[in-house]
Amino acid sequence: MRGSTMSSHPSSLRQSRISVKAALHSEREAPGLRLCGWVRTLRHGKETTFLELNDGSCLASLQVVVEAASPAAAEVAGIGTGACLEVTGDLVPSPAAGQRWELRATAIRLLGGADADYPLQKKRHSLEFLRSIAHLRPRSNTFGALFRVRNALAFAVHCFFQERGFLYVQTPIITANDCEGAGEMFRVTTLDPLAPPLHDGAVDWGQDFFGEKTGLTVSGQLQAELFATAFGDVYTFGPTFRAENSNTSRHVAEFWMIEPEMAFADLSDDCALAEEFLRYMVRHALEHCAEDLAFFNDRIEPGLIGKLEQLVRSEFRTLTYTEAVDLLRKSGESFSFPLGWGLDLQSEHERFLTEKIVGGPVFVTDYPAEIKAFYMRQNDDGRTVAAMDLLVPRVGEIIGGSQREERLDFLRRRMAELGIAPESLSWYLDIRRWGSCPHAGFGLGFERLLMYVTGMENIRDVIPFPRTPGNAKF
RNA sequence: UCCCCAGUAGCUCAGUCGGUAGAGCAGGUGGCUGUUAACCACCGGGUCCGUGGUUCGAGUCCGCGCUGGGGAGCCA
Repeated sequence: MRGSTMSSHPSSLRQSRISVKAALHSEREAPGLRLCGWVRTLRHGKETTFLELNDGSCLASLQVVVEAASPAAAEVAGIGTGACLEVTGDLVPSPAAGQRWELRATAIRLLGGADADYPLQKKRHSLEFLRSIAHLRPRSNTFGALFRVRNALAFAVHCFFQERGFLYVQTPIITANDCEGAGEMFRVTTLDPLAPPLHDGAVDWGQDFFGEKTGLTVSGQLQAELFATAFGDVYTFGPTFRAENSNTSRHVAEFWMIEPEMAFADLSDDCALAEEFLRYMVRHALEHCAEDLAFFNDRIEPGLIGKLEQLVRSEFRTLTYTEAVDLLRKSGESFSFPLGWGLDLQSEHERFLTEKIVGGPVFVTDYPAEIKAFYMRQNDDGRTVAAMDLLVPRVGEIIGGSQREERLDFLRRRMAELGIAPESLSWYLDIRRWGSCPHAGFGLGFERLLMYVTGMENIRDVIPFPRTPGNAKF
C-alpha cells in the first residue's frame, strides 16, 4: 500500500474485523469489536436505533444498538436497508428476548449507502422475483443459506473421494466427441458465422481452430474411464453443458456434475458407492449446516430434517427395471403414459415409484438395452444392460450410472448397431484393446443433490447464476 | 419444442356485471416505543406487459407477440 489517501484502506479493516458468526458464538462480553456487513433491517426510535447486520457468515444477523446520544447515531440517521456499514462497539448480553448478544455501537462508518430503490425489503419475496435480481439475492436469508450449503457440499465431495483414495481428474471442457448421446452440444468455434469456409456446400470444420468440429462437454465420463484404467478410482467434479431446449424446474444449460469411475467394479459396487456418497453428503450437511437446514425445514420443505435423518439411517431399495414395471402395473394407479417392458419409465412412473411405492431413494437397475447408451455393459440375458438410476422423492432422477462394456467385441458390435463410427472413438476402444478391465461409474447432478438436501424445488434457485434457454444474464 | 396458467405502485396482492385505480409492506413527515416482519397518524407514488381489435366506454372481452411460472419430452 502506498499514499496517505489509503489511511483507511480495506486491509486494515480486514485485519481487525470479526464475523457476525464469531460474535454471536462469543462466550463472553467483548469490548471494542469491529464488524462489517449489510443492514438487513432497522428500526429508528427517539432514544435508540436498532439495526440488524448480516455479513453472510451465518444465517443470523447481529443486533446493533445505537443510542441517540452516541456519535454513531448521526451516521445511521439517513441510511436504509441494504447499506454497508463498518460498526465498532461492545458485545454485551441482550436485555430483550430474541437474541443472546447484541452490539452497543460506539462508532459507525457508512461504507456504501442504499436508497429506497433497494429491491430487497424486509419482507418475504417470491423466488421468481429474487431470480430476476440474482446479483442481490445472495443477501437474502434463503439464498444466503443455500450458498453456504452449496459451499459445504462442494467441499464434502472432495473429502468423500479423497478419503477413499479416488484421484481427482480434470476432464476437458472443450471436446470433439459428439456421439455420446447425452445431449445437444454447444458449438465452440472461431469461424466467422457470416462467412464460414465451405466444402461441398457444407461448413468445412477442418479449417476451424481445432481442425474439427468441437463443443462444450456434455460429460467427462469417457475421459474419466481412460483415467480409471490407469489410476483405478477417479472422479471428476466440474461444469457440464447441455444445449437442450429444456424448460423445466430440473434442467439448466450449465450445471456441475460429479462423475466417479472405478476400475475392477461392477454394477453392485457402483450402487454401493452411490449410496455411500449420498449418505455422506446428507450427513455432512446435517453436521455442518444445522442452522441453514433448520431454516429450510421451517420455510421451504416442512419435515426436511426428518427426511434427511431418515436417509442417513435407512438402506436404499434396489429394484430391477423388470420388477419396477411389474410393481407399477400392480399398483392399480392409472398413468397418463403407457407402461410396458421395453418402454422408458416416464417422470410420473419414476415419481410414483420413489414417492409412493418405496417412500425414499430407490435404485432401478438393468434396463432394456434399447433405451440406454452404447457404452453400458450387456447382461447375459441378451436384452438388458447393467445400468442404474437413483430416484429420490421430489427431484426424481439424481444419479445415472452403469457398469461399462469392457469387452472389445461386444462394444464394437453395439456401436455398429447404433451407427457410431469407430474411428471417432478409437482411443475409447483402445482401452478395451490393451489391458481392459471391468469398470463402472455414475454421474450425479450437483444441483439436483442440492435440491434434495435443501428442499428447493427449482434448479435455478440452487446455482448462483442459472443459464437457461433465452437467459444468460449476470 | 408442446400443453396449461399468470403479468395491476419498488415488493406481495385485491379490483364485482365492461363505467376511468385500491390495500399492506417499502419511501417521506410527525408521534410513540428495549425494538425485533415494531406500532399510530398523515403524505407522495401507476405506460394496469406490449400491440391490434370489439365497444359510447377496456385493468376487465377477443387476436397476436413478449416475459414469467407449472407440467411434458430430453436428462444430471
